[in-house]
Amino acid sequence: MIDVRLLRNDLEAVRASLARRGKRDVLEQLDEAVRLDGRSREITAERDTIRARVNELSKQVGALRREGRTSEAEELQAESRALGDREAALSGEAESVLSALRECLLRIPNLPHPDAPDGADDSANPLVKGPVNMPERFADHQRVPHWDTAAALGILDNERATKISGAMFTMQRGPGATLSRALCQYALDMNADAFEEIRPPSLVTTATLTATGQLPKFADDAYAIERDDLWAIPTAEVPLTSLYAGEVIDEAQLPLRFMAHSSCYRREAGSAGRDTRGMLRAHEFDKVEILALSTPEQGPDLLIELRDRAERLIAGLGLPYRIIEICTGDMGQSHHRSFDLEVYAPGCDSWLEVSSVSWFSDYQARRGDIRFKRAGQKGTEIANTLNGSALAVPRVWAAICENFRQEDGSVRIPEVLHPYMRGATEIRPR
RNA sequence: GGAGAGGUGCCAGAGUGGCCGAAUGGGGCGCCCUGCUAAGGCGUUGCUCGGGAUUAACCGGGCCGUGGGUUCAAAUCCCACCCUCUCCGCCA
Repeated sequence: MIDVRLLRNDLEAVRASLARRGKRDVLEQLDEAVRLDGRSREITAERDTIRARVNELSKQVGALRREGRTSEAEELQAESRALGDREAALSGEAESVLSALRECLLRIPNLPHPDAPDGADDSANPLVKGPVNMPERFADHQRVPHWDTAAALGILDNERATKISGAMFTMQRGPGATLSRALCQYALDMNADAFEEIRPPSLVTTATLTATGQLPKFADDAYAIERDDLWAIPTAEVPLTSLYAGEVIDEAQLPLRFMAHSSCYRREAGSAGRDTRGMLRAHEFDKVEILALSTPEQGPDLLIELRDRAERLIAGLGLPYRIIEICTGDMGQSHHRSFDLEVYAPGCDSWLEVSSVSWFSDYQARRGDIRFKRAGQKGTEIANTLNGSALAVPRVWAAICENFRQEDGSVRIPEVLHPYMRGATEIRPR
């Protein structure tokens, strides 16, 4: 959520910044927000004047009654009572204008960082680094889609996953299941030097899902457990961001760093029928997320740190990858500045997004009311949030199956995963 | 799920209709005392919204789990919900 005061004080700057996202309806929402904010201040000003008078009268009534001057008190009571109707009307209006304003603000996206590249869509995302680890050419035995390799090795059983849960669910078996878990362990262990491991709940409240930006605008993308008014998390970002929701953190404690492995649940409502084979897209998948709560000043360095950490994991696996920066037209609603890590999968012949690292400035923190207090200063400030997928399991799993497929159809397991594979160094047909 | 108790400031804890944004104690901060430390003395100590010239003094609104209600007036009375604790039931 952007700061209303920014709208009051520097509307043109906000307008110019949001225009870079290239979405027309956003600018209309801005105007609406400004209008509602002005209206709300008019109403509350009048209401507060009335309340002040009522408070004053009440004090006088109390004093008069104590002195036994009942009839004088009753006169004042009558005056106060007469103000009540107007107060109630204004209060009601203030409430509805305020909630309309909030609803409007929640749908206005974050301002892009000045350095975020301009562009209309993903075709304009500039390459930041790479390709790294890219061979001159791929061998024919690497040009096999992972679903074929995995089927031959018996490590992926999507047919039965579909029987159990429906389309777009996946299931790994045997060494395939172990490989998924190994990737999680690897990602967690590699970041344990600086990040506190959290095992968060998978179901969260509406408020929690609103803080990170999924609600209200993207409700269709999330699984709702309506009977209990809960939502399945689409990423561990959601519970981790809200760990300190409604709290005030001492500046000295920042940045706070958390990491979590979780299952992620996504309805993939907009992409039905796409990437239906293999492990590229599923309603449920595992991911290790790294996240930081910080001051605004710490944001830029942390963004790079998170990106470096995500890169280190992929590089450590020996997969070919590249890093791109997300342009203004392709950025997510909550993003201030954002990078993607993509891994090349020779079997699918495509670049797979395996990590997205983003800085949200104070956009999420304002929604979640996450504040911090600077030492020696009065008042509080809204914190900043940043997060990144350390490792999204299924696509990395797929890329391993394709890049490390050997001539005989077996799959070589990257050395860094050996400790987590019960000694296995490759996956062979059973 | 059932029965009971409870949710007040940084913490503990008082407060059952007005003089309560809130006693008292602890903690924190500042000053005094002191060779240093301890003890002691005095003072101070919330968040938020709006106005004020957008960052001051100051003025006003709101905040005692959350949301409603009663009243001239609510921490205090009423209703609903949430959470915590104890016991019972159920359960991995």
